[in-house]
Amino acid sequence: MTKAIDHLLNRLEAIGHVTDEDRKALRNLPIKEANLVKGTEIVADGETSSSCCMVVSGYLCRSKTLLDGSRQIFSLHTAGDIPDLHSLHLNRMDHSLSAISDCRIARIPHEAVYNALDACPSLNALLWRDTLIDSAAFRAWMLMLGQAEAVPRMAHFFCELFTRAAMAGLTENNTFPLPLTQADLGDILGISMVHANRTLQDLRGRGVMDFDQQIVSILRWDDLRKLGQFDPSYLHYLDGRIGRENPAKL
Amino acid sequence: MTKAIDHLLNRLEAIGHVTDEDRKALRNLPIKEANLVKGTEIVADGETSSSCCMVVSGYLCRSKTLLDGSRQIFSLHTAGDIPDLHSLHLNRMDHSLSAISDCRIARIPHEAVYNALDACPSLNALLWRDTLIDSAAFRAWMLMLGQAEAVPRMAHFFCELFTRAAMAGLTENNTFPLPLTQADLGDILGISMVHANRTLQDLRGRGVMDFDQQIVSILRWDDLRKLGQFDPSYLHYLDGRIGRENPAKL
DNA sequence: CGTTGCTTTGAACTAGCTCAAGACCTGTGG
DNA sequence: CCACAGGTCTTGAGCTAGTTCAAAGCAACG
Repeated sequence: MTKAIDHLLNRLEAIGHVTDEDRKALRNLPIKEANLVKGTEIVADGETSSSCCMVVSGYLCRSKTLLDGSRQIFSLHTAGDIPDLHSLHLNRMDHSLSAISDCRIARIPHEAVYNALDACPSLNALLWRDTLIDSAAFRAWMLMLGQAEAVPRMAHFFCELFTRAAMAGLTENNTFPLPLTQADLGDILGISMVHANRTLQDLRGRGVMDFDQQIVSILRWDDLRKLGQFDPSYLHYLDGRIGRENPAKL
Repeated sequence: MTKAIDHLLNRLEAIGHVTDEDRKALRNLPIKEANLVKGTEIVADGETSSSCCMVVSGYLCRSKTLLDGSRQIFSLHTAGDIPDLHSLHLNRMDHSLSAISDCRIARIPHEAVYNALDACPSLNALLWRDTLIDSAAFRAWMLMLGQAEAVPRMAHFFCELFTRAAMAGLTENNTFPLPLTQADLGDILGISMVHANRTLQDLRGRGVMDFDQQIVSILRWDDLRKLGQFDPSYLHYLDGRIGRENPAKL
């Protein structure tokens, strides 16, 4: 009945078929909510955790830092995401999970999830699918990191984020809040902060989007999409919602 | 009883606990083997497939190509790998799977896998875990793509490959066969072919490794590992085999 | 023994980096 | 209400890692 689980159900309904049994199993999960301030590390690289963490509001990120201090952010997570679902089957974290903005999360003990999965094979398949979509997003991102220059890379990033924010019901008038600094943006894109700034100015100059005061505005979706060669099909949203045949209408 | 399934069992035993029931379920899978020549595309980007593909010998790769023709290779796969296991739960491929060398593969119909998974929850968890390790390798790779320069990036790549080849029993005297061109290497590392060549010369010059005539030779493992900041723990091999506490002994 | 595919080299060019300073903004304490 | 401090954004300028283009060397193969 908690609002928190509704976010998750929303998202799962967008990526697959949710049975009544699944719904029931999820609603019965014992969760414990908490507020976190920006910068809090939830699970550290190398650690073992005994619960999963679901986002209720705000943004979490997964990242890893090299010895020289350079950090790569792998993914951002909004309402309904469970960024460390993989910890169910991989004991040791190979990266860290932290709050990139003030946010509210819900903790679900592994034990409870195991029980739900055992009792409900369709939920098992659905959550497996969820982790596979996560993996697909990594591939899309690797393609941009390895092969695209800063401008298309950034364009692609905002396309993905907008699509996912829209799915989570966080957009309004082609606009959504994004509590990131340009330094964070650089760590996502694999470029320096200075270059992130210049790349952003380039996108602004083209009139395709803006990002100011923590607000992203999509101004010309089709052009932005073309620029970033963004094809949302890797997010595997069901037809009828945002998908390849039906890209986010503006 | 087929040799093909043994490769898979080998690998699964290295990443988790395999029960007798799992073993039985796997051995009962109907498989159809085939030989492929280098370059054959097994599943195309955007396609839907109704079977999984297991590597028996040789190398497969997963990759995606941008409009301008630039290609990013996401991963390489050897004996025992099932690179498209995700197709069980994601119908449409978001990248393509192809033979990067002459190789032998075994096809397993989805239907048969579904049945095995339904009948055997522990196998289900084990294969889920396998796809999660796949995902962990992507993260490790994204870190290098986004934050490391060509030399450490290449060092890291050869470290991962050597570790996995060792696990699959393909190494001999710190040496293993790798049927790649330098152009392929560039597509993996996200650098041009010319730069791949120069980076390789750099590694050779440092005396840490060599790659010539399709043979990789690891000359100074510890230095190579340090250079690439390689920590094999993301591959999640069980203790007692190659792992963080027990890195590939040379 | 010529063709084909792979590797190697040189040389000019460029995307993105680093360093450093200034502008701007917001919250805090006097 | 002002001053100051700390974080963020913006700009300039010189530098470097990696790119592209083009040609030459090399090996295998029919």
